[in-house]
Amino acid sequence: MKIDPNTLFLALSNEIRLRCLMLMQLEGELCVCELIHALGLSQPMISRHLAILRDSGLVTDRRAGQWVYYSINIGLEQWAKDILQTTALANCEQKPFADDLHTLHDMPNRPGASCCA
Amino acid sequence: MKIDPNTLFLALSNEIRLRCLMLMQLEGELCVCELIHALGLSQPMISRHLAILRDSGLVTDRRAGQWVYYSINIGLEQWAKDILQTTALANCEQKPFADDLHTLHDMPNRPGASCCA
DNA sequence: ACCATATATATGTTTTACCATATATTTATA
DNA sequence: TATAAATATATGGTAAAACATATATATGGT
Repeated sequence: MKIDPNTLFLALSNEIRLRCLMLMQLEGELCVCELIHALGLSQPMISRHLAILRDSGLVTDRRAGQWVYYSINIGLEQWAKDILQTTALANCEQKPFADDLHTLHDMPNRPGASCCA
Repeated sequence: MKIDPNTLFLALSNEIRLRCLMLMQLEGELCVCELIHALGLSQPMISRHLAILRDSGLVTDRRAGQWVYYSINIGLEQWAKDILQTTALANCEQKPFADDLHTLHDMPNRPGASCCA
């Protein structure tokens, strides 16, 4: 999956898209409702930005029943994957990424999660 | 030099700024006139984008006589340096970066260069 | 005065956010 | 099993904001 630097950085240049990507990088695939909860933003807004990420080849989506799961495109060129990983590791304890992770983990009734402790 | 991911990726999201940065990453410090020549763009346009890169902390400038030299900020956080290096190595043989390098090397009377072959 | 560089202003273009609405899937009920 | 309602997600239209470019002008060094 060839991606040119401009496309990549344009996708990363929006805070909402970056927060979504960082969560996927750190947590693996996430459904739209989890991203809505973690970021605390409106559904159309999240959906819009996910569509931009999908159209630029950075993420792929998978429908499972009523839910749609998004994850980092496994076919991305290695240098692009490296950039996502480097960014995630260096910033996951900073705002707003740390807060997003925390809010995600506190989400009740996450789809796909086991029902009992 | 602390830089947040959003500031970094916003700076990288413009093709002109990215081309300037890639040249600096690969060649070390360059003066404004060299960047103008390599990219083939107007002086005010280059100057304006360099100002954006300077204001966001990615590059530093140094005046030497009539010329002003720009280079990657040596005090950048390591993860940001890594991203620049990764991007440069993975894309320096692609357009438009390869052409820019070539045009730069073909520039006559580069300031600071030795006068004879 | 001349050269290299920087900045200001005006204008055109792109991005973004918001609201409403549409589609798809599941659940509930007759 | 047909129908209706609820949930999850996507998209269209539009107005505001951010960004990029071009031209003109200013600054700073020789």
